[in-house]
Amino acid sequence: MTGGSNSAKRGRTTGDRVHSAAIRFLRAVRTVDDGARLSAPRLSILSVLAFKGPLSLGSLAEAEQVTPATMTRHIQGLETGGLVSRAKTSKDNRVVTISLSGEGRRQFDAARNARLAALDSAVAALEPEDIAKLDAASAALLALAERLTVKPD
Amino acid sequence: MTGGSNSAKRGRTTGDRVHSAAIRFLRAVRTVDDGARLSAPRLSILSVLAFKGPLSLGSLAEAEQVTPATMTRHIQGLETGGLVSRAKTSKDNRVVTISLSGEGRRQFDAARNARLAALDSAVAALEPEDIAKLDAASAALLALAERLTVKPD
DNA sequence: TCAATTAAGTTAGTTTGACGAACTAAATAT
DNA sequence: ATATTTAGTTCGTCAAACTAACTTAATTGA
Repeated sequence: MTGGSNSAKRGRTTGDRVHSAAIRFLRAVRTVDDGARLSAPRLSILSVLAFKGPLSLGSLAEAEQVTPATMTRHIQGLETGGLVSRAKTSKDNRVVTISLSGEGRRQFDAARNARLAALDSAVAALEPEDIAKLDAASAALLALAERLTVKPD
Repeated sequence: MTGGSNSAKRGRTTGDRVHSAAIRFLRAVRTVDDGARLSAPRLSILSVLAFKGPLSLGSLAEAEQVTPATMTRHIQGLETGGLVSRAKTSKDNRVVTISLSGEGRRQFDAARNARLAALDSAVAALEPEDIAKLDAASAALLALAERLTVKPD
């Protein structure tokens, strides 16, 4: 193996392994979500609203890392479906505050519960020590994400 | 909090925590990849070819969980860019075997090395115990993905 | 053997999610 | 009062995915 030529075989550092495991894991989760009639980005928007409460369109866009234009489209679709509502705030008449409707909350809960159920039962099928490992690592994974976004100092 | 109504607040099981951590982590990695002139799906295709060697279009499509039609498009683009080549196998004249070209390997290595470098330096900045936790968990994460895809037995 | 079926890829058309640029309306600053 | 900035919208475009229909090659089976 003298030359080796680094090409594509140099791998398997911790970061690398975690990366590909995360890819496969999320891909698997996505198949679970397929049943929902809500697309992934829209489900995610509802999730933000469900956890943080009503938000301006701009804040939502920021939270989802999307431009305001893109968020406008999604909100239009969600509003048409009756899952969210727009309202002007008294403070500033430019801002549009988006809130989850009752039906939006209902559908979000349904989708979320379905996903959690699948996730939980898959977790439950693991060895206890594997569960412990996952538990221990999730905070570290968040920290790692943090390091990446803050940019190489 | 009496009623609670489960809605959106029921969370934070292990699976749930791992799920959102994985989302944030991959989102962060994506920002690193942004510099590459190769799109994420195409980079991923090159990766499969780099690790598994030449494959038929169909197998590639399966590996990437995409329809053959979609894969055809990507391969056309990559071939135009000189990153992969098509060839007929002797065995079956319907199948088209896709191989990485020298240039394809070069560009893949470059993108991969850039990503690994960012990943590694982010990992290096973590507490040693966090690194150990991530290391320990990556196999478990793969197992979890497996459980999800194989479907609740 | 040779028609029917199945299989591998391709082509065409559509949908979805994202973007940037140009615009409107409201708020702030000079 | 005018100029600038900010929030959201509209429009046009693009990339990536899908489905359906088609071509060519292989297999079956009568």
